[in-house]
Amino acid sequence: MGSRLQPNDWSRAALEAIAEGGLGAVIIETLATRIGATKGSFYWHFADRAALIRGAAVLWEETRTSALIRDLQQVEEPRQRLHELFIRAFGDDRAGRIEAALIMQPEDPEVAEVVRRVTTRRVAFLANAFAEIGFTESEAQHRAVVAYGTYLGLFVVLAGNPNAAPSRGRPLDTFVGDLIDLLTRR
Amino acid sequence: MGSRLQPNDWSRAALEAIAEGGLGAVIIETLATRIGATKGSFYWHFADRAALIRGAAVLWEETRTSALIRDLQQVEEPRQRLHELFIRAFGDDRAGRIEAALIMQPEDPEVAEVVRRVTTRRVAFLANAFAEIGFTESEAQHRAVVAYGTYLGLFVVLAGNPNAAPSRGRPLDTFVGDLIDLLTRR
DNA sequence: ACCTGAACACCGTTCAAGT
DNA sequence: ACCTGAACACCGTTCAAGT
Repeated sequence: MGSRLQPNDWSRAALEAIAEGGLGAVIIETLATRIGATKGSFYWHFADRAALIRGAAVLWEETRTSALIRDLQQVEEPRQRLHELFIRAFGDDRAGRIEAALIMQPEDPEVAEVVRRVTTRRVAFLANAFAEIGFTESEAQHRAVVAYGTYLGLFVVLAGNPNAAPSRGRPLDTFVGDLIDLLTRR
Repeated sequence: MGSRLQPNDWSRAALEAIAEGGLGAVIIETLATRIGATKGSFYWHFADRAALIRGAAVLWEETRTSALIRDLQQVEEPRQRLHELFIRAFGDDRAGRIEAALIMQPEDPEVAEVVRRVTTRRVAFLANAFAEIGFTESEAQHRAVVAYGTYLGLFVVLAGNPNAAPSRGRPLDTFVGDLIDLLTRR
């Protein structure tokens, strides 16, 4: 029953595996068993394993950048927009693991291309918020780069140090508030 | 001639491979050929490939954290110390590629342990500088976490976007100066 | 104590043969 | 058009045999 498998089924399964165990967990035979197919069938839909990971990366771009930005554009007040962005960014562990795995792999040039696109769009989104708050274009750009860098880097700090900043007693909300204060100080 | 191969020879070769092509470039047979040994010999010195990568990680900890902190402790003035730290941090491409590869791999628990140690020491070093500048303990800690996060995240921004912040016309020195201004603003 | 080379295991990839 | 299962390649790992 149900229609045949689509490439998206494979990409989704790959993204799930990445969330659970990083890129190393993307094992074609394991995914095949999980979605009820065979290794051989995989190669009808994809050129190779790298193409599957690219598929997962594009899926990730859609959900964690395109859709996220669409949602947050609704929030008028720029500080409030940044606040909700950071809450959503730091609040989702599963998403965080995917970010870490995909962003830090410049191995495949096409995944690097997706990452570059995501980076550009996210930094532009941040710069826009800073500009609305009242910073000049170049100040806004600089702070956006620092803010995004901070976001990415915090994964590492938090991953290795579960009792680091946000959880060290104070709730995520307070941590994000402090962070935005620091980033928007003149 | 020369004495036999030491485990450190393997670790050094692995670190070199990581700098050139990331963790995926750590191929035992390739390293063996490069240092004039065989695959089989490798397994006399190391339990497995993961142990080799741990060896490389420990080597990296010594040169890029222990030795670095020792050097920079000499610089009395804390702002100056931060400045030199960032210059050295962002100025070395080879080192940057190693950082990216090792830090973002929570796969192996022992590498994760080294990364945790490195993170703790680096954040403490930064917090100390901020405290000397005159921030309270908790302010200094918070800014240290943000600063280190920024450092890590900038690799990604810069890797994907060669014409991003530092190279966008202005020299590294100016970029670092601006960054420190932002991080030390009250 | 340390090394070699052959063997095996795992998993990515290909492909002839099926429906 | 899509899938299967067997075959092969690559590389990590083991191990009996050497020095």
